[in-house]
Amino acid sequence: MVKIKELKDFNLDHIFNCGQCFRWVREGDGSYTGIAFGKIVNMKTTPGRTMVDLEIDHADQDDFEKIWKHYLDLERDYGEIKKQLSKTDSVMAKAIEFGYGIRILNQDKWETIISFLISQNNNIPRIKKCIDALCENFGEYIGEYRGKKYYDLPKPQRLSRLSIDDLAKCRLGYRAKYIIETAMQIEKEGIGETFEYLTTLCGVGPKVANCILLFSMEKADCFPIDVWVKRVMNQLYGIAEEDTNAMLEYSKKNFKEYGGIAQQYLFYYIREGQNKVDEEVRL
DNA sequence: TCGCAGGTGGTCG
DNA sequence: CGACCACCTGCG
Repeated sequence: MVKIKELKDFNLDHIFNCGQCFRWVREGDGSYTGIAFGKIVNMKTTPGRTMVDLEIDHADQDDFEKIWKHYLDLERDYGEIKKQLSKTDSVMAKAIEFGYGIRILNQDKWETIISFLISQNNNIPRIKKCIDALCENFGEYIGEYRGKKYYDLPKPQRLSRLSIDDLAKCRLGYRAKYIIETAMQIEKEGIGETFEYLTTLCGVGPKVANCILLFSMEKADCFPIDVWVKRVMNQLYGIAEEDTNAMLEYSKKNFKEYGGIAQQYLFYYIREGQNKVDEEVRL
């Protein structure tokens, strides 16, 4: 068990429910159990809005320094980012107030590719089921924690050797083909870290590529545009829903190097908030 | 029963 | 090169 004292701008519900990850489960006590980089842990914080203490169970100080500190993006000063973004407009200020504890996780690249490949034209409960099925059917056994067995996400060289039939039990639908093809390409070429490279992968378009860059390659300026972001940018800023170019320009001009972080505040606000925006905050 | 869900690839004009 | 449109699956 590791304890980290006095974290600011940190809330587990915000972090694990803002749509960036799919493998963390909320427990009855408000803690989260999950797996990343082959380690199973449970995270829990003390109550509080401005400052909390974090407990990571099933981890030691060494794990914290090597894995969790960076995974949770604790080196980054969100206070400063929030201050800067809040100044851009009143809508963003409101979204930040709502999702004050969001942090962009630094996730495993391969896991992020697979996760967002599966996410396309899909809903969150089913995305989670698909990923769990991949792990349980084809992933390496990692260990048992609090009575539950955990399996890692299968590596590219494992998935590349599977057939569509093999993957049928994972209920991936037409995405099964994308996963096999992408696994084969990455086994051969490794993982490139640019938008141009990622969009050469089968099943990876602009939205998924930007999610991969933002959530696993430290590109905080990448601005993934999905239906929710279209919705919120339309409601808040009056940009036409089909005009993704105008949205990208808005982000670049106003949110600058923190476009991706701004996107997360907006996404969480529209998704977890009242699901539509009050007249008063609309610009 | 049918539309829809955190898009993308293929196919037209 | 932009505008459709089909697509696995499960849920309401």
